[in-house]
Amino acid sequence: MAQTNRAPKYERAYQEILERLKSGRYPVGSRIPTESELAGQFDISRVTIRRALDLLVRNGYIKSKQGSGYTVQTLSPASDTCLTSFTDAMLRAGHEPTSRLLSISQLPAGAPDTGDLPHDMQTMAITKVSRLRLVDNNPRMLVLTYAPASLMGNARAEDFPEEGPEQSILRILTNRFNLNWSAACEQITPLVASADMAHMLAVKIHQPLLKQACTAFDKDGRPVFHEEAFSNGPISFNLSQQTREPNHV
Amino acid sequence: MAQTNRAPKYERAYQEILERLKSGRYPVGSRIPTESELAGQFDISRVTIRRALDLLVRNGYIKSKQGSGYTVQTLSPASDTCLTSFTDAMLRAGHEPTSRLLSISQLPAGAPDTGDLPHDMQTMAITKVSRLRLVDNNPRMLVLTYAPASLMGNARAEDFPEEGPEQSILRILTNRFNLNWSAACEQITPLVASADMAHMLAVKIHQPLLKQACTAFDKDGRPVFHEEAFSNGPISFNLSQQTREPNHV
DNA sequence: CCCTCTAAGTTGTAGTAACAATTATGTTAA
DNA sequence: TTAACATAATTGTTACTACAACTTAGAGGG
Repeated sequence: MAQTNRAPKYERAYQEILERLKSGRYPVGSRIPTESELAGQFDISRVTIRRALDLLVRNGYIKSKQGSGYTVQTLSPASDTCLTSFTDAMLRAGHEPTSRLLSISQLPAGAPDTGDLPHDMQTMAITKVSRLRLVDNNPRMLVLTYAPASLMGNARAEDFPEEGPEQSILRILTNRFNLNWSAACEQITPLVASADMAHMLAVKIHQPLLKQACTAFDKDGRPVFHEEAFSNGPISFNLSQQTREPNHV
Repeated sequence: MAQTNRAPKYERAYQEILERLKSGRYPVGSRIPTESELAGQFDISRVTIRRALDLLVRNGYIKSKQGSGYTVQTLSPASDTCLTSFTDAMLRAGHEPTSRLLSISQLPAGAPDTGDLPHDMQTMAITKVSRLRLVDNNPRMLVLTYAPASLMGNARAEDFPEEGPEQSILRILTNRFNLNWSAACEQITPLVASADMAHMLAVKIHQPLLKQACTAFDKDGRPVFHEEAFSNGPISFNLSQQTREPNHV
């Protein structure tokens, strides 16, 4: 009864059910226990367990059907946004993600090659980190991360492990630099490989690529970091009608 | 007091508040009335008004802050998925979207050029519709729509208006062909313009383009339609931390 | 004038309850 | 055996309440 109480009950229930899904206790295609039963198991009310289940539905893991119950949809809902952990997705799929740190550089405010950054970040000193992401030793993605030097100015090579779950840029930003975000926007642009990029990604020059540019903001609307990922696509999303406007068109 | 009662109260409240946002009654940056006040206005409970507000938060229109209130974020949250109405987005931005119907064709089951379709749809007869979308008379996007012939086999040119809000493919599928979906997945792929495509989109050959492939499913998991949109990017999304897994990395 | 603290106001979490809408199941009758 | 029907089970909607956590504004003292 210690510090587990920090998280709300619905969030703890969410995590616990998610673990049961991933452990195979609730296999894909099967039905999970009813709301009442789960509420009893967690000793919480139906309102609260519904909140946890609603999160799982919105994130694509399960699906509800009135009068019938909840069925398991998938253990790894597709969602290749910048805010999804590339590392976790690859590990889940049975691949071995690794990273290669290319450079860490400090850019003064108004430096020339910050033109793609959001306006708010062009007026501050920026720390830039370049990394190459590999899957099973094949280059897959070139990732450029920009964050205010006030938050990440003391970054060193040791902060960016090249193997294991701690290579995730999201974990690094959260755990080592205490960068927390609450919203983000992402833009996807097509482009063709330059000579540099083609060499790094092991593709032909002029090969069509995708650029995913993502800017994350904290709860007060200040930009926290900006990330650009260049890859040899494709990227996927799951869109659930529930998370969108009611379908009245 | 007629058929408005069909929709749940939280959905009607959502629509009403959304109209107030778009009418300018609640300008961007301002605070909207408190939960209690809105609950009073709509004569519903705080639980229900919170559900409507939660939808607006998740869709990016407003943001909540504990102890403070709700502030208006934007009137047009970025989200260029296939399930977002291109027509509406252009109209909101003050542009004039038009369409040009290129062809309607019937493909028998197992036809050769259905290789990109999801597996379930390759075993059925398919109706294919090709349209060119223009903005202010400039070609912007080539859209190929595939649906089971059992649902759209009787499609004629009159079903696809070239102007006005009814040109929206989502409205056409819903209103004219009664196609309803509850989930979808979307995949974005980079490619370079072929000669045909470059000509239609008025770009240079070998220009990098984006392909958005989207498959929608009904509530029983059957594919309802598949759409491929080729455009000269970029495309944007808003990602809200709330709609994702709790941020524990 | 400025700082501190208190109090009021607002959203967040959690519970109970009741009924509606839909689905699944089992029983009955043809 | 099959079809129709009744019943139970399950999720969906909505209401009420209470308290916690946080923000804002104002009162009061220095």
